[in-house]
Amino acid sequence: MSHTAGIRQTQKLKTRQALLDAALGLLEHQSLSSLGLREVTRAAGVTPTAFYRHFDGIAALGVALVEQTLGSLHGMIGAILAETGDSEVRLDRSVDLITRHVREQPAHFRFIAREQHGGVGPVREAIAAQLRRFAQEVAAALADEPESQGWDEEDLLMLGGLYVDHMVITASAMLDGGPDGDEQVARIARRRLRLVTIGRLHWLDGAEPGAGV
Amino acid sequence: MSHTAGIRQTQKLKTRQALLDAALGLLEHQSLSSLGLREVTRAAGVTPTAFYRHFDGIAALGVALVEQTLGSLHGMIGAILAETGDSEVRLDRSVDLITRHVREQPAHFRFIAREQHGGVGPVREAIAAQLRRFAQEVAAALADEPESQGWDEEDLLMLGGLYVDHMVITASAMLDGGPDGDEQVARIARRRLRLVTIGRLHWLDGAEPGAGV
DNA sequence: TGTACATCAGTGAACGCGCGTTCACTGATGTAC
DNA sequence: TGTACATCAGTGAACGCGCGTTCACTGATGTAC
Repeated sequence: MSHTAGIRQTQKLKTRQALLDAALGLLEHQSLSSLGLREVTRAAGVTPTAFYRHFDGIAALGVALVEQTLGSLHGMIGAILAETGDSEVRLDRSVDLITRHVREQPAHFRFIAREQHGGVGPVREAIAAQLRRFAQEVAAALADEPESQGWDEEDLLMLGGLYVDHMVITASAMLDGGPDGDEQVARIARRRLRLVTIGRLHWLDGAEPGAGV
Repeated sequence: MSHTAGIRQTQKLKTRQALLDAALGLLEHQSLSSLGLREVTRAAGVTPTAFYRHFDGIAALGVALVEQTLGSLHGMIGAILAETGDSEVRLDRSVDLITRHVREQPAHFRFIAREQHGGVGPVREAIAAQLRRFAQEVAAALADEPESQGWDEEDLLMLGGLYVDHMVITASAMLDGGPDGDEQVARIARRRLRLVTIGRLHWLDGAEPGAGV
């Protein structure tokens, strides 16, 4: 009845993780479709054949990497949106949070940005599915706010998607710019968010007669 | 004194273009870093060694492809912004224009979206430089509009960048969605643009005391 | 215009190399009794 | 607890293949006189 791990399974998971970690490291300077199976196993310290005990091929490893990378970020959305207070302050904190995460786990963000439109179909689809989930989570959180009164579901999803796409763009820009450019990127990201927020507040102006400016 | 082409140079340019075209075709289903030199020459109908008469390697071909692909789009910006009339109508036309271009030259847009964050440094940099130019062109065009009164240069560039990034996202979404999804993607793109436009109109509200809502 | 030489875009053979995948294997871990 | 057998994660040798790059070459185009 022992549901404890078992030495064999524990070791297997450790090797699997070593493969994922090795791949993520290598992907900092190349894209998935040029990543070699032997290259990964070499970096992970196992023989090439051991790879097949864990993944069908590089594409399958890529999909697993997407799940792991974006899975670890689902909490982040909540953290950002649970912030209370002045919208200007929340906006600043959101940008700070992204900056911090990007600097803490640059490889993860780089991987997602790179493979979002990369050459490996299954990986593209996995990323798209995850980002759609993020957009839905944001939309659901936005729906609870008083500013969203009168918004229909499609528009909320549109806005959620806009925020998510903007996050990805901001993260990419930080990675491209290097640490020194962070403050500059953050400045522009804050202004863009502010513009969107202003648009949001006036979205229904004129839609309901008598409710406009 | 003949400055006419010369048979040799004409033929050389033709081969060069055949290499670029072949590469662009192959890049529809893979990324540049996994594209083989022999693969390209095979598709172009020349021997592998001929490649070196034109490019140092695949990366150099990629950079040339960026110049050619984005160079051909510089006119598009002008076309969009020269539109006159109601902002709602202009917005619809902009989205239509993107849709049409994406469907006419899907390979070009796919290439840019894919390599914008791809694994080949020089190509990433070339794309970034071109997109920066686009953002500047848009900002310059926006500056001439009456709605931009009171905007400083940095904010105009921020807005220009926002429009350009949005265009890239829209193009990518259309390519990912296939022709059937065009109208759905266009709907959302229009709403996002509308939101940004509304934000733009109210950007200075409250910045100048007495000028707000 | 005609001739003799220079240039150079594209050829074809050859190379060494790392790749993905196969296969039979080993030996530690797991299981049944 | 001890024993006998089954499982299976990781090994190591081997394979055929396409790759990027080199080199000496060919023959059409260009140039000088």
